[in-house]
Amino acid sequence: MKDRLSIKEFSKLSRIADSTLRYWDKINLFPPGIRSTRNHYRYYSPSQMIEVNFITILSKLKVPLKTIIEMGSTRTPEKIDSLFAQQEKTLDTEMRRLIEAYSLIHIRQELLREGMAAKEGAISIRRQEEMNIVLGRPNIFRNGEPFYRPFMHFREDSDILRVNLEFPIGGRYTTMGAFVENPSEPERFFSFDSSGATVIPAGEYLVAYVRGYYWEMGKMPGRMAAYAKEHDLTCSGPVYVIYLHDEVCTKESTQYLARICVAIAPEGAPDMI
Amino acid sequence: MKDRLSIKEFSKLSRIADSTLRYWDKINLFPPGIRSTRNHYRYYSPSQMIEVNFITILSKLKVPLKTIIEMGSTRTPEKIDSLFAQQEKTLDTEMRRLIEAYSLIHIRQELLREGMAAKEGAISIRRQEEMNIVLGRPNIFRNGEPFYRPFMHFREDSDILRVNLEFPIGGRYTTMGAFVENPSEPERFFSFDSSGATVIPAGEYLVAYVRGYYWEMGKMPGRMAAYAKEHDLTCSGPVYVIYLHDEVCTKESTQYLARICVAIAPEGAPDMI
DNA sequence: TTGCTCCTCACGTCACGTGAGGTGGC
DNA sequence: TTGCTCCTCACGTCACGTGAGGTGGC
Repeated sequence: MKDRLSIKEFSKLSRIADSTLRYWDKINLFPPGIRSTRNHYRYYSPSQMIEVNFITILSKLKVPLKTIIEMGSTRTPEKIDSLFAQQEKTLDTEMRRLIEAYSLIHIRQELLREGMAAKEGAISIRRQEEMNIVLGRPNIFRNGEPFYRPFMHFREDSDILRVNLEFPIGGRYTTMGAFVENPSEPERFFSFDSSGATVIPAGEYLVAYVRGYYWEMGKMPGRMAAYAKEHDLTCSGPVYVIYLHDEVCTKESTQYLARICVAIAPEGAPDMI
Repeated sequence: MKDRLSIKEFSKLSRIADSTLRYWDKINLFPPGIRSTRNHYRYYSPSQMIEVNFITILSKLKVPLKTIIEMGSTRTPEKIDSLFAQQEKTLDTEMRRLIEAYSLIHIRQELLREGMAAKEGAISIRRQEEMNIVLGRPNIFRNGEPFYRPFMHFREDSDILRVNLEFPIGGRYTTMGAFVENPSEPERFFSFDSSGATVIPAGEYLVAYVRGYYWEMGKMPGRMAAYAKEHDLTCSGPVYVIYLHDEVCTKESTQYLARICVAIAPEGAPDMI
């Protein structure tokens, strides 16, 4: 073991880039033990290989270099202990963000793939598993206005409702009748958040896929009603429209894709269409 | 709902800082729908409140803005699906780093606190729980040299051994006799990594705390041997020295603090001291 | 003289935030 | 005229990485 290491030697042994060592020197975080007066070469002592652990470890914990510099000369076990405790909270915040990102990816991927496999315009009867959503307050549409204002109200409510606005969006209509009559005006909006409090129960559903911008349903409401009548189905409960493909996966709003679904009453209950 | 929103209005509704909106405009990521020719004011359309989701969501997933710009005009469900899959891997890497940071904090805090409560110089008999470590290869000390060169070899081995060099460091001596004779030359180094393959078994241990730089034991080895003799104890197996306080928590190397421990044979086995 | 390591200094990165100095419409 | 919102432009942040141009010792 040499008693002094050049910057490259020290860099190799410590696995710290030489540019990093120069930077740490520059900001007075970790100067080399010796500086040649001739050519200004930096030389590190072997014991600095151990000293530098203080820095690498704290920076692995994402402690800012500024804080590391401040701790440098005055660190004590007590101070480091409380720094660790504090840093753990910072990591907790990051962890929550990461977990949110994961759930965003997973939910979106699931809907994305359902949309990729779906046949536009198809109507069918299918079993659906339970789903959780966060339901907004009732919308108020002033005569014939587009959905933007009510939608902004829904977004503004997100503080109170604890809605994460990054989840896919859906709309709920009170009944099949309301859906047929006024498909561009869902009674409530909802967020497709699997941690939501409102449950869409599992069961048999009449399901259809429709392409188009938000709440532009074309002839689908009428077709669904006709299909139900033809097959002697009773639609019970609200109609849910959930956007599988939206602005996240296409620029063309005409290419948005929604799943429309409404529960089918198992027996011959009074027709609600 | 106005048909055009000023930058401040848009900023409030979307919860995106106005400086961010200006930046996104500057890099051609998200220009406003309208630019006043008079005073260059930016005006956004209500539909842009929905458009912007594409950006906020991808940036929450830590997709670089450059990539978002590239995807902007050509995004399709397929492309976004594979972007998500790819981004999940990036998140996985971050997650692994986070988890490592947590374990670093927890291990270090535990040792730190043990050291804060310990009485320097005290010798006692105590039960110790099982511990896991990653053991290095045998050290080779050339006559009387300091520990730096063998220690660097240990560090170089870390690639193969999969040692995380940020964990606290320890030294192992083959027997109590070897420890007493040559306390400055542990037979092997180890890393205090709880996922390590080598197990220090639970049981009764002779435990002592000593202050000083790495492997500077002062009179402690002799004192421990005397203590064992006095109390008629048989030290069995290797001696472990683990540093509770090191360069991470103090600048003064004289203030480093180690726990020395050696198993005590339960019955009157032949004395190994 | 050539090759090597090292040096300094300036600039780039990434996604903004901040602040100075100025303008248009009420 | 005053206050308000908005503008542009330059610079700062954070922890380096990169590259140009130059030096000392073999």
